[in-house]
Amino acid sequence: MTKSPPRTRIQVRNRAAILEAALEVFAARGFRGATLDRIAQAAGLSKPNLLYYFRSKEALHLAILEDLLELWLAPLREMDADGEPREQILGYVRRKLEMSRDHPRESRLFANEILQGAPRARPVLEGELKVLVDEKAAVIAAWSESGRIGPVDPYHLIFSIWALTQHYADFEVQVRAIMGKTDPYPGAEAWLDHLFGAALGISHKTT
Amino acid sequence: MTKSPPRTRIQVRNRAAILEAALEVFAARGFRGATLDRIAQAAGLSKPNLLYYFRSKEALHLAILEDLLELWLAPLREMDADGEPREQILGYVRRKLEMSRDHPRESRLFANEILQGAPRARPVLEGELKVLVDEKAAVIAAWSESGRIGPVDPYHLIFSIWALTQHYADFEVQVRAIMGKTDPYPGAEAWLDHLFGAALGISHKTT
DNA sequence: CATCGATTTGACCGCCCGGTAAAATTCACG
DNA sequence: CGTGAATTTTACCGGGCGGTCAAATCGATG
Repeated sequence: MTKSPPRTRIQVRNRAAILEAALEVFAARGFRGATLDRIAQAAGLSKPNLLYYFRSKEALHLAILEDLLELWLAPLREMDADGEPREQILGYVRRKLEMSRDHPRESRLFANEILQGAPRARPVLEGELKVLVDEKAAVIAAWSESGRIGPVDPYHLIFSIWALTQHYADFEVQVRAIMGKTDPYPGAEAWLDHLFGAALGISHKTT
Repeated sequence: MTKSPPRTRIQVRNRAAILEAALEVFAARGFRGATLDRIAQAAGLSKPNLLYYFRSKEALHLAILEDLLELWLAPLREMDADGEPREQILGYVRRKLEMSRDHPRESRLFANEILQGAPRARPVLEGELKVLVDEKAAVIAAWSESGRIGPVDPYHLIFSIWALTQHYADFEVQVRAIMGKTDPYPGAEAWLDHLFGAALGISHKTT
């Protein structure tokens, strides 16, 4: 699974530059819309030079997916079964929203991949992602059954968090078209806090 | 704005077949990923024949966007300022979820377009969509200020509804990867009802 | 500074794509 | 059933794409 580590410092530098450039281009244009020429140019290399580091467009895309997976799953991973339930869930919401704000390209890369039917990421979805979600859903279900939070459907709760937070990254142009230049994230954070707080049966500020 | 109506019945039939095929292909592969050959084949025509009806790929895509716009906005349009606020908002949620269930291709078509930065749809977003959203946000804000629903941010409320309902269509493969063969929609409807009901300050069933 | 592997380049290939042109065919109508 | 317009087909073009290859260049090591 783990790659044989690139030895030379040139390899380290160029691989990093390529992955960064590929993230930019794949996120903005999707797999089919991205071209190796464009990625190579963004990385400051020629196309054959890029192919010296990654054997094909597909291999490059797979490398990115693997490279980003842990970053992507981290916010959910951090949810602690031994923590205070409401705090843990709202903390997850907050971290995931920060992920959209600070890593919108990564969000759009995954969004593109999944929208197209996840032709390359499906194994990851059905494997690592499903395992993690099943585990955390069980945690949430236990919290719910013990009455520490209200009755919730853990899977749909998790989908909700994904949908809401990623929306601000994936559909940013639409949000901006409607909100103008206003930064949506402060309002989004307050709203998501309110929304999930209420849904979990919280006692929150009422006007 | 309105098209000069295609006169002959052949035109009517073929234009419809092309739009249907193009919806299928654009939704599944995005604008760049779609090819005229594939669309033509799905419509049962040759590529030059398709180009006899639509002057270019771009023109075809624009025609679809225009064709689908009213369908797409209808659920929000139906929200009635004179209705009972909670009922109106939850009704909107329900209609929008039904839209995802019954028209997932349309949802993915728009998702693709917006993800890529809405190069063709931006005028619509900043025009017709923004006007409609501003109008309905004002209605919701009035409801909120009059105390008929709890304090909400109308824009983020609307974004939430879009994000949550469209998620089930746009990221269907991911939902299925995690939920397996279970139909997600019944659970989604119950959950969204609970979620928004709670956020609006509803008195709902508690176990 | 010589050597040999690592890296980079330029030239190229076959394929597919969006689009065009013009001939061929089909269709509606008198 | 003939005729002119509407429709469809065949052949094609220029460009861009992913990918290959062999030659050139670079760079670490002794």
